[in-house]
Amino acid sequence: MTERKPRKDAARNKAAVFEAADDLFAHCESPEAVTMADIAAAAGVGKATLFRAFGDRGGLIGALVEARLEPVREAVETGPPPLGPGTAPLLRVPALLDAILCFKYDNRHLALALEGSGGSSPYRAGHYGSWHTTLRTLLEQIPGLSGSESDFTAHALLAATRADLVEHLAGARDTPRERLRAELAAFTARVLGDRDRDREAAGGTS
Amino acid sequence: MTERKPRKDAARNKAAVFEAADDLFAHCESPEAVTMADIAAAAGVGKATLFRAFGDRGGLIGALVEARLEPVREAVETGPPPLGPGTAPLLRVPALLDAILCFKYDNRHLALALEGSGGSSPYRAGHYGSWHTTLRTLLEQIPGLSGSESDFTAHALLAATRADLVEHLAGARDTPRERLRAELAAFTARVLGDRDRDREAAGGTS
DNA sequence: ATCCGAAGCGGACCGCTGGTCCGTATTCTA
DNA sequence: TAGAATACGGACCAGCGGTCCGCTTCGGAT
Repeated sequence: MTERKPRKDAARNKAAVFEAADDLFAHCESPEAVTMADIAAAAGVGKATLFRAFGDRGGLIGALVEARLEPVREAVETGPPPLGPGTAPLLRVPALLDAILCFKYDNRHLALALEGSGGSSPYRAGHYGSWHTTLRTLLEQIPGLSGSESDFTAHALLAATRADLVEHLAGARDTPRERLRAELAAFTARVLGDRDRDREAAGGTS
Repeated sequence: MTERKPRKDAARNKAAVFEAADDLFAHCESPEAVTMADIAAAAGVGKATLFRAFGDRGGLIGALVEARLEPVREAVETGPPPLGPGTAPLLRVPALLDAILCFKYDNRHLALALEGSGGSSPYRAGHYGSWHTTLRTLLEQIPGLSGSESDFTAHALLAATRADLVEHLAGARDTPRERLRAELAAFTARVLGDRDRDREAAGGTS
């Protein structure tokens, strides 16, 4: 219950590790190429400090992602529309997916490192369950989607924002950010059964 | 051009390795828990034989998956409708996705091992590009989907059949095979803009 | 049947990784 | 300022993917 306040140096080291890891993942070729020893050296701490603070490699990456993800989560939980609560599901679902996509695009290195961290599937990572629940709940409020469908639909929509897919499109194939967003938005609209969009797509050739 | 015929023992060993690997991946907890040494021992061969025959771990898993995948590929390339060519895209796309889903469901262990093999993203695996091209080509023939959309749509649809998602639903959450198929089919129908399905889903609550 | 070159074999071996241990240095409390 | 609790760090370990090289086995030619 009584939380011991962490020592100063511990906090400072933790921050240094975060910064060093973020930097290394951002500049190195593959996430696998960044070793724990590298991070420790870059942060100017001993290797054991990493493991004491974060448990294991997955824990470190997870904590890092969680930290960078917090603004997004907050914007979703207590923010203005269309991301925040109180928005019509038909508007909020696309907004949510767009936010996730943008995060994964802007933090590709981290998201990629997380999803590829060891053998544990990304579906057991804490935040995935959270996104899924939020999304499923929203989908259930949309008429025309049966309840049992919304669970799978939420998974499928989230799968369209998988980090390695984003990396494949953005990194290897140079798809611009805005275009990716537009395509995900169009896809989402299709799934949600947006008739206007159908008509527009059938009409314009652009 | 002139292919040297492989020696008998080489062929036999290769087959033994396939069988042993398949078995190990099927019965072990996580794909990462199966080491090359394990496979070699189970097949009754030396470790070097594995690497000589398949290059590296990824090569072995890739070859294994490719072998198991061949019937499916053949059914798609030269088979009867609705999977084979000459089927209306609106019918063939769901059939294709269903076939992929079934394969990944029935060979979860292998598909999981492949997608999680090392750091190389599954998007560089040979067959992914093949599926994607087929799917995109089909989507382009469906009116109401602009050409630029079909590329991303193909990716997104394939993402709904990712091995770890299938494993999450089928393995951890015990979703039955037929139900998964039905859900993917419903999702696909939505993406393809099936109006009948929309109406049905809006009407019935089941 | 025999012989011989070559293709194949296997297990000892290597480099490197994630992860641990324990003597030492630092920080908080009184 | 003294003492105990906490954190540090680099040497250390086990296990992995992958390689090497002396030996075995195959198969075509005689």
